[in-house]
Amino acid sequence: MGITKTALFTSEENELAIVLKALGHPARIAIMNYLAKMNECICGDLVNELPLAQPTISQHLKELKNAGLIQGTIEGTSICYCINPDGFEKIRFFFERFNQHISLKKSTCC
Amino acid sequence: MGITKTALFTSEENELAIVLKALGHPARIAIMNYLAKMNECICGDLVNELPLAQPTISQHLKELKNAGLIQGTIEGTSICYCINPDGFEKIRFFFERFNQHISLKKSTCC
DNA sequence: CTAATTAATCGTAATATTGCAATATACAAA
DNA sequence: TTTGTATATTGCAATATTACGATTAATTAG
Repeated sequence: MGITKTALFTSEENELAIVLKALGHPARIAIMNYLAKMNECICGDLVNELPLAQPTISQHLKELKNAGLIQGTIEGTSICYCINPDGFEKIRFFFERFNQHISLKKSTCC
Repeated sequence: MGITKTALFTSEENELAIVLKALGHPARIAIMNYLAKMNECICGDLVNELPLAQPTISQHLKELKNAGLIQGTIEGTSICYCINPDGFEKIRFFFERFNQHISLKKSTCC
């Protein structure tokens, strides 16, 4: 198929998956890393930085934005992108749960 | 295309993307949550728990295993799965960076 | 050995993703 | 208005993912 049966899972599971899926691509990881380093940037910066064409980068930015990981503000002809904390808020508890789980019982199972 | 140009990114970006991509599906989130709660389980448990067929769940388990997020140990006819800390170790620094970034400057950009 | 149990693999259909050229849109400057 | 700059959108080809029925492999029970 190729279709994910979102209706069969909880909204929490689905929302979490959307954010993590958005981060599940090296180009989008690179964009997030660049944003963390530079604090803000425009699409053109990333076109110079990454080995991908402008439409491809624009598409990746769109996905990160849809997932709530970045936000864009129009500034004249360009759009200033920066990190949106909302996306990270959604995954914080998820990872805290596992970090706790891992630190509590260091022994692996079975 | 549909092909990700992994050769164009750093191995850190690629490895991170593999782990996060593995988590980018509601069924695999559900599996991880179940494992966090139950500590360990076999494939059959998940077949009873999730609204997906056995081959589908087996496939999702394989992906989580390949990403280093779970590990399986043969126990008679069944396989005992549990959380593998390795996968989480790979993404820890990534999220720490952003949590720091977010807490430092609460103001959004631009 | 045979049957039952458990899980992986194969094959395949439906759908999604990736990447980019071409184009469109929006704004600013001359 | 025209030209340039910056980014988004469209359309498409190549590839990947999702899901599952059918089958296989491996182990255990009788």
